[in-house]
Amino acid sequence: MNLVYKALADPTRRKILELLRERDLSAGEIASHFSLAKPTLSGHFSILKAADLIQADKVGTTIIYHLNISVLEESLLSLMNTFNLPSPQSFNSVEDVNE
Amino acid sequence: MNLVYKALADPTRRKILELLRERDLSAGEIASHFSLAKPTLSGHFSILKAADLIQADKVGTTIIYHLNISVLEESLLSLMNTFNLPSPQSFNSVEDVNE
DNA sequence: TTGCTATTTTGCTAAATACCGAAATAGATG
DNA sequence: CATCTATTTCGGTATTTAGCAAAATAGCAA
Repeated sequence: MNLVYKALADPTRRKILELLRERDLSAGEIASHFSLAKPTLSGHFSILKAADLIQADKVGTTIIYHLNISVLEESLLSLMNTFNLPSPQSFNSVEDVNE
Repeated sequence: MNLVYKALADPTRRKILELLRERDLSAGEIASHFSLAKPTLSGHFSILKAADLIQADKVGTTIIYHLNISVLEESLLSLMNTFNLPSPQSFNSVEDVNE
């Protein structure tokens, strides 16, 4: 989990995830949204991959990145649970709350 | 918001927040849960304070730290919204979903 | 094969981070 | 006042991080 939280701590990486939430994008398409060198972005991709937040698929000479939305969702819910904060899960069983 | 996400990226700081979720604690009480030097913990407190995640109240010679649970909650919900992930807010108006 | 395009890997800096011990601060107490 | 306790601030080091340009890789196409 720590890799995920570390990955989310950087604004550039959060922006990358936001872009990928809309649709899959190639490394170059993602890079075009930033004024950072491509190797720099490539480094961010590695970090996001290591955290399992994104997935890479090579199509010919381009690499298409895809957001692992479930990993992101589970990580954030797990963090909410850590702090006993209300999350969709909290609504699972009203009975538990009342007894 | 970035200060919050940066603050949450460190495991020691997340642990501090978890401890404070149970009850308010003095700097020394918190320190007793870690094998880190007090100046190191004090540095973590500053970072959490700068992110407005905790609050410090001086009582005599001791400092009592208190978790700002609402700030933590709003930050995490805001992150979930950023990625269009389901959160309690999503349930606010079923009408919006249906029209 | 040669060359073109997309991307990563390498090698390098500068800045940020986490840590520590020693010194400083501040409130309470004899 | 002198001292004790709780905590922070200071000064320093080691590690990690984010950035870049240049070189390497890999697939495609002429």
